[in-house]
Amino acid sequence: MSDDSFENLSERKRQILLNAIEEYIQVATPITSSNIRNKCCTDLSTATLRNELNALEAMGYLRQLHTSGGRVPTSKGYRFFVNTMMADVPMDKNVLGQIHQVFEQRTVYLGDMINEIADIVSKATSYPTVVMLKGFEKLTINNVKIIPLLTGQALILIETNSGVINNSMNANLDMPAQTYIDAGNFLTRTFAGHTVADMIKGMNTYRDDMDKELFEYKAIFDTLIVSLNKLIDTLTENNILSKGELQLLNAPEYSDISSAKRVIDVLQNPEEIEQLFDDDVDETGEVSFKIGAEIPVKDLQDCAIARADYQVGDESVASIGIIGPQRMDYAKIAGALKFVVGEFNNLKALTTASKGEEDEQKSQ
Amino acid sequence: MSDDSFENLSERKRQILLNAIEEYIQVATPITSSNIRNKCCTDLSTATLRNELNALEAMGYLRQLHTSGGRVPTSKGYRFFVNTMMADVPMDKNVLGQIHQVFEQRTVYLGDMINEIADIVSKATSYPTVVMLKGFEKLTINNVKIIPLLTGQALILIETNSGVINNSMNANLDMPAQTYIDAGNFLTRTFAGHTVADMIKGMNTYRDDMDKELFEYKAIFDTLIVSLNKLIDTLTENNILSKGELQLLNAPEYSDISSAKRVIDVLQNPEEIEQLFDDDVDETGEVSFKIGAEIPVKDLQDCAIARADYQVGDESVASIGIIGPQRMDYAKIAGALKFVVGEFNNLKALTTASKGEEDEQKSQ
DNA sequence: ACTAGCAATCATTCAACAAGAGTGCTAACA
DNA sequence: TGTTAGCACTCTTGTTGAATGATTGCTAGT
Repeated sequence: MSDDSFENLSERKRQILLNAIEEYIQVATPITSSNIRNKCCTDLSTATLRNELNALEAMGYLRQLHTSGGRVPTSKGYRFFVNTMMADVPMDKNVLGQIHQVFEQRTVYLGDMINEIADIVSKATSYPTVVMLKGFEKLTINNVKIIPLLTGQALILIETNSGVINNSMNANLDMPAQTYIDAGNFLTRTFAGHTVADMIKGMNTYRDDMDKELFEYKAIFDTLIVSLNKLIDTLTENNILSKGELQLLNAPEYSDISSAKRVIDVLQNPEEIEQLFDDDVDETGEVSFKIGAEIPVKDLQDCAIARADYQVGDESVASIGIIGPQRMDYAKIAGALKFVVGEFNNLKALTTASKGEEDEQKSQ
Repeated sequence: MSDDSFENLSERKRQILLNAIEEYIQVATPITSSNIRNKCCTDLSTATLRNELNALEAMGYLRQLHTSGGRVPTSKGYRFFVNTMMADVPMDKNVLGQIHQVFEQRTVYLGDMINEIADIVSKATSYPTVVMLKGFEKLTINNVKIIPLLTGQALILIETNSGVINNSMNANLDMPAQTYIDAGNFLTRTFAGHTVADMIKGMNTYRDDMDKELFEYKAIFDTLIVSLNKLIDTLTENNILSKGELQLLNAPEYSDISSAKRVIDVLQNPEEIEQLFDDDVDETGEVSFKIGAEIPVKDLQDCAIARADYQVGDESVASIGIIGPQRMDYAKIAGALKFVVGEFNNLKALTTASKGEEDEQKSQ
């Protein structure tokens, strides 16, 4: 889909095409020559417009569902529309406010926050939203806490640059609580500034040749290592969630249940969602679209997908995708996505700023 | 819907009715006289069965959608079926295993666990499941922890008999971490054995006449009280979530999108779901059904709802509801619900058993 | 009390038909 | 050469009517 295939459009054709697609995105019914006349080209007759539409159809930007119905954009048409419109993306103040609020009163846990964001984004855009988290194990550790509970479990809290990772482990009730806390402090002392993956790898090697300081924690470390190894599995494997599938039912293109279900079923299947995020992304906050056949999942070939990534360093940590009909409001969606990723960035700035005060806490 | 309106059924009518409904629940198409002949009454002619069906229709157990179609159970019919079948509820081993697993590898947080359970129950029953949590503020406190994070927030963990309540508050980074921990210990010392509501009420009154011991925590307590007051709001207000709405699309009675949407929209609306749990329930683990007009929400009058509550003392803490067509598999659903509530009970026994060892932790 | 048989009922399916909307094409015009 | 008016053509949508088929209600006979 090289851009130069768009070159040969006269300014008038360009305007007609953009207006046609814009109109179709709003009304969802095939665009006729008189639609366009009403919308933008009152100085031209419908016959002229028909000629132009005919030409645009020949070029592959539009297509007719049946001889005497109006015309509908093709994937190529949408692609042209998106490429042209990307320059300016007007943002909906209302949506932005909602998203901002999530980040303001943010939940401390990374997992919870992502969940809420998927929810908001889905509501804001009125389309299903999928979020894939990965590379959690590559986040930088600021602090580790192990908190024993009365029930024979203990919480592991790993504070990172981007939020808190939480997990639970089995705890031995016979062991004094202070030992767990000391173990957490030890981990902080040893691994702060390193990645979660480093810590877990380090634990495994340390385990074999523990020096005196470590020795007293040995019993804890044994269970801790088991738990951390389990944790790294859940952190390393891509963590996928999808929200707002029901929104699809509002779109007229999915008004029959079987076509809606085909898409929704894909969204329930993490393996298939993963494919959507297979290829690399340029940079944090850049919104990209996949339209129609560009989507590498068969059952979504009549959809469009908007995607933005939040990156730490060069690695994507979170990928957000919005799935809808090709007739989706690209501008609105791009606006929402850009803003969300921007808020992620602010958040990171905020957490790293407060990193300076790493007081070694005697007892956590 | 008094039970004695069922008395006047001959044994044969009873059998025919039960078989008819059972069949309908399976195949979802109107039951004809020959269906029944094939299923259970090979020794009777279809004409005889027609007479019986006619009688059952006159009594209000069945109804015809059109003169020459088969018959379909009425709400009264389902009600009879449910009352009769409640005696023995066969349970699906597979489902029970899944649910049991959730409780085994349980997440420590009450909210998360409920979420997972709703998910499992919905998948197990293949119908949407709603869960309402209430009376969290009435749970008994075992332990309180306040854990400052590096980001200027602090976690409040309240260990109760039924699980851990977690919440976050703003923390003052200038204050030593130990102060927060001591504050938690103070709360534990003072309020263990009391309810969460007692604690929060107590905090508010203590605040005014703090003695010396308290004085050093005053600054923390000021923000803590604000956070706890916010927390009590979220704990007191009914906490409602719904999962698996999409499952409804698999049921033939919701094969057209508008009827499915009518139900799904109700499920998105906490106020309306709340009405479903308005009336009182006999006792923990008892499954009750609302069928058709018995449901106090207009848009659900052609549904059936199964409900079970988990109670602490005399108060419902969690209400679980399953919403589906009247033609739902009542036995299977009752089995799943009973089992879930049973697991809740086991869990409680487990947490209270380990309560004995309330070691005052010097530093958390 | 049960059953066989028959007429009546009504949903469903399909084809034929009319109406309406939009296009393509042609011929005329600037 | 670009634009326009007019008309025939195409195809969807909605309606009607008849044929089909399944199931019942009823009656009469066992």
